[in-house]
Amino acid sequence: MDQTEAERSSDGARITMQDVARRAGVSTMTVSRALAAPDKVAEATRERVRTAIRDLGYVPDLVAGSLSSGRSRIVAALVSTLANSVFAETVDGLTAGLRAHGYQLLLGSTDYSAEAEEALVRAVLGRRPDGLVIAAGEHTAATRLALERARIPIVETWDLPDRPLGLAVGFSNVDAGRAMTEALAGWGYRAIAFAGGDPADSLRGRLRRDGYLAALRRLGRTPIEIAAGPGRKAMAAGAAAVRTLCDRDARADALFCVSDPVAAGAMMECRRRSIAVPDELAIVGFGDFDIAGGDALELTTVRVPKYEIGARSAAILIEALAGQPVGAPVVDLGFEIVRRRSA
Amino acid sequence: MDQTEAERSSDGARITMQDVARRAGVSTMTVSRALAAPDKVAEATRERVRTAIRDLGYVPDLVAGSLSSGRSRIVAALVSTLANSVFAETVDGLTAGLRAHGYQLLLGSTDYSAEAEEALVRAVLGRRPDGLVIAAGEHTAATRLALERARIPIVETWDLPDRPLGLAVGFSNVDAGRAMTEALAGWGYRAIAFAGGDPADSLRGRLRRDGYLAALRRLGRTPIEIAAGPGRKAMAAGAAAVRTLCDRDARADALFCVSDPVAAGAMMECRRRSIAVPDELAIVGFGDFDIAGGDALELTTVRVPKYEIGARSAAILIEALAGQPVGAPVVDLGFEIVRRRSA
DNA sequence: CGCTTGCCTGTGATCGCTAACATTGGCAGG
DNA sequence: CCTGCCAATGTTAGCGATCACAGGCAAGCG
Repeated sequence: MDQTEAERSSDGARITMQDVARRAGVSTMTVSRALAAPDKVAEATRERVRTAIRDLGYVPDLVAGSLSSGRSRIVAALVSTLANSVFAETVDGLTAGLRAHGYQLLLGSTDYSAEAEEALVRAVLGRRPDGLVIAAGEHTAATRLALERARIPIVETWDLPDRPLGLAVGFSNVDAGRAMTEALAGWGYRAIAFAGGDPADSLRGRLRRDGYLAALRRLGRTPIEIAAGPGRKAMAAGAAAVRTLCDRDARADALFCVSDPVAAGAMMECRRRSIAVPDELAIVGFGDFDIAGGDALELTTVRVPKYEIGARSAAILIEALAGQPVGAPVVDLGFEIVRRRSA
Repeated sequence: MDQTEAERSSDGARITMQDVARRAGVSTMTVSRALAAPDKVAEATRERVRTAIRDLGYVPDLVAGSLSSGRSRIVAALVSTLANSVFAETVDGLTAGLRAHGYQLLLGSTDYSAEAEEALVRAVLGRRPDGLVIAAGEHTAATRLALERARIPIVETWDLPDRPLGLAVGFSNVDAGRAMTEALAGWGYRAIAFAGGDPADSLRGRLRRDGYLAALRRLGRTPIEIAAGPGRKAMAAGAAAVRTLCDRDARADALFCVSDPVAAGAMMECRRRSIAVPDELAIVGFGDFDIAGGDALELTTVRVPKYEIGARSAAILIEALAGQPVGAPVVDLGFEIVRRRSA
């Protein structure tokens, strides 16, 4: 037995385009058009449809729409973690850029594990996203294959890969590492040490270290590397680095830390040991996190366009999805050395 | 003309369950079962299906699956922003908890705008998520209605609402504000000021202020409120608060800031003006952000279970989705006052 | 020996929407 | 008056999976 729309809306049944169409006295196709291409529907009809939608509280089922049209209007993003705010701003930039064009973000975090990434990639691709944003890094062969098979635009971020999967938005971590090292040299520091970037560390950290090494090689100086251990306990690692530096008789006059939290830890250890910064030891970080800017630290650092990376990724992806030939597949957003009191 | 599976995989066509079924010599239903309920398929068959899947690189289309089954295995999360790391950890906790159960996260950010939220809610509900997590706060009537209509479990986080939409995981901002105020009193501070929590500020900030006011009322003391302005420029607001405090002749001996960044700004202003902390002025914050812990600030603050909120939200949601009667619909995770040097 | 029982598998019929094509009617131009 | 075209709407056939319901076949039992 047939129910009226009013009845249906009061019981559990979900309201479909059918219901709207019936109420507006048109076919479902017209409703669909009124929603997706309003200019192809006569003014009066459109109005009737709109009213019906409002009256019924109809919410289009985008899952069904996606299946039917083959476009999901979803973009997936894969990051290692949102904590410590490295990617958080980028993701913010992404959602903002996507929302404006009716896309939504499916977020996956890998927790720094390559196998987790592999599983996640498969799961995420199963949602048939129209595009995908991924923090550049090492991917397993299976991951690369799966991504290629998906045949959707892919944006790698936060570095400019040698062998891009497709598009890329970021900056060169190597160049940035080199530039900061050269800047330190330019400011007169002679013995420049580097903390972090161990093999076990993130790819980006290693790249920064590579830049550091390249710069020193060019300057004909001897690198002073200090292992710091990866991840979580970054501030502790920075403190440890300063201790190591004191223990070794190698006496550096500048310490380039792989990231701001490490640098913050280093600065605190200096304060504890009454090492004057920057007079006895200059300290610089990387990333320009919130902590760096405050007067508490006045940390010299490399500012990277975190939010912009997300926003531009969204933009370039949307271009690609619109079928426009993308201008430059690899966008270098650069970086900026910000000199504050610590160096 | 019929193509073999091998050919199909080399041209553009997408590999479907059909292809797998054909190759394994079974029906699609068996493939579906081998994936979703392996124990209902004979060992040998299951193995053949598994091989076919691997050979073809088949990735199940979860969009089609969702439409068909009515379950999307997607949970949506709505936050105001990921920046300044308030929600970032919570979202991390969420993804971690969800991933373990095969759910994925659709992320929306509202940018603090109620209308944006309204639009976002409709868009997100169109994806037919199985559940939804939302940062508690004020919602427009339309939003509430849409959420109720969706008939899916909803978890509000970061506060315990009076009139919950369904489930809730968080802590009481009012209680936390009161507790910190009472703690300050207990430590011997007489004139306790509060910075932030203006009407224009976030709901949570206002609730903390309410707690502060309630505590002072109970203690029979006069509140000293300092407007701080909402949002972005939190550190600047903190600095301004200290200035205001100096200008007024009301002399407070403690300043309770609505959030850690505000407190950090306040501490820096004190340092600039050579106001001894905590001897001349105690300063406390809220949230236990990264900046608070470091030796640079040694900020006394209220620690809230950011990651846990996400993790528990995931857990409770999954329970609800499994059809289990949820134990307690409102989970109070509490908070903890962390005393460091600043008070 | 026939009939139940239970395991494994297959057969349509959807799920709610959109692409592609078909249809209608009105109006301009010859 | 007929043709042709365009604008507005409708019709049909899927998209790729899952659900509910059958069947088939072996073993078990009286």
